[in-house]
Amino acid sequence: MAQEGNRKLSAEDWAQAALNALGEGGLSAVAIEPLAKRLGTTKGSFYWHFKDRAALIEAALATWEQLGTDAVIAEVDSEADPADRLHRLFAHVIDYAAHDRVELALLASADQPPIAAMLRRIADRRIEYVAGLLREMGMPAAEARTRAVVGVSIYHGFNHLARVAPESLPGTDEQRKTLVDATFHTLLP
Amino acid sequence: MAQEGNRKLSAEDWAQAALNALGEGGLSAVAIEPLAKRLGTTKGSFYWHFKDRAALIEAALATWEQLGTDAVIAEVDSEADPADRLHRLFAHVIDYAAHDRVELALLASADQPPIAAMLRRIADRRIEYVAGLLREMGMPAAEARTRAVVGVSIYHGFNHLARVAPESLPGTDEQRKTLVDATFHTLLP
DNA sequence: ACCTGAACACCGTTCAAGT
DNA sequence: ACCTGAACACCGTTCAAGT
Repeated sequence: MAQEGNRKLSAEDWAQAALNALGEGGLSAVAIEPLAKRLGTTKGSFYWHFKDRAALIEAALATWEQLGTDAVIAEVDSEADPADRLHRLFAHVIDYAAHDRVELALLASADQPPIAAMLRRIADRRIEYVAGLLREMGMPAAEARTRAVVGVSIYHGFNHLARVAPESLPGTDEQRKTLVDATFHTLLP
Repeated sequence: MAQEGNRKLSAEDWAQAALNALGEGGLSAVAIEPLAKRLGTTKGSFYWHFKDRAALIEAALATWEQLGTDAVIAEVDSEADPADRLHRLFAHVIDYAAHDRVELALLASADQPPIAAMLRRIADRRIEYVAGLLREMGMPAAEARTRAVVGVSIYHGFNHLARVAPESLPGTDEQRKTLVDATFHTLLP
């Protein structure tokens, strides 16, 4: 049905299908039997490619982590001035927080150990990135870190609100700009 | 084992056991068969008290929502000056964000519909409460709302970081005071 | 090398039968 | 009114057997 032809399936095919299911229905939708049906194969065959369901989830996460997170930092880093980078980061984040269904699903599944481990790496990297920008702007390291934690918390909080109370986030471009500016100034001395 | 005597079980007993399991092992630990074993009964008997597992979760959430959230707002509301209330709210929230295992588990399960519904009620209430304080302090309603959204986002973000990257949050009282003050000033003009 | 099909374990749900 | 015990469905996992 989903898989035309009957070429052999690769681990990558399974990981991609898992990522789609994750975005659509959350972690619980990453179920081997339904995925096998969608891929037109049997669940027995799954165990040739992966040790177990946890390994499938890890593979899907690795794909997503590389594609998603790296891309954002690369885009933002193309800006020269650190203040501009910080502002651009928040604009990007507030625009997209509500739209990355995979990240929303992951935040909602933060109690699964492999997901917790990855979210932790991402959180650390984001905090360190924002703190670095603030240091470049001349802020002492300790203060930069505290403020970076606040900044990253705002991001995660927006993500959370986008999921549980989306109407509380600004709908118009105008309102969104206000929020971006307010958030930006929040982090400066 | 857990249940001495062999008094009859009430729905309340099941809800309380579910809440404990939720705090200890997350939503997936709220499983009827293991709970039945812990309560010294059979899973068949569970269905006398509840329609299904979702109803059990809802009952556990209702218990927690009333005990937890109402208590915080009541405590904070005992302060007279709105600025003091806001400051106290953040102090409370930053101290306890890392310690409420049920709330952490719920945030991690925000993709389940009944949990999403409750988290949404709580988020709305928190935003409205903070916005109200800011209005009392003389802030125009629209700005108060935007800032309240940022404030509540910071709270949810702290909660998230407390779960996935706890060492990023301040460990000493001194650092925590800095964070409380920084957060507090963030919300003021 | 890769897949199938049957088997088993675990948990949610139903239900007839017990007290 | 409340509980038991057996039954069934669904999904994860294993494995012998196929190509």
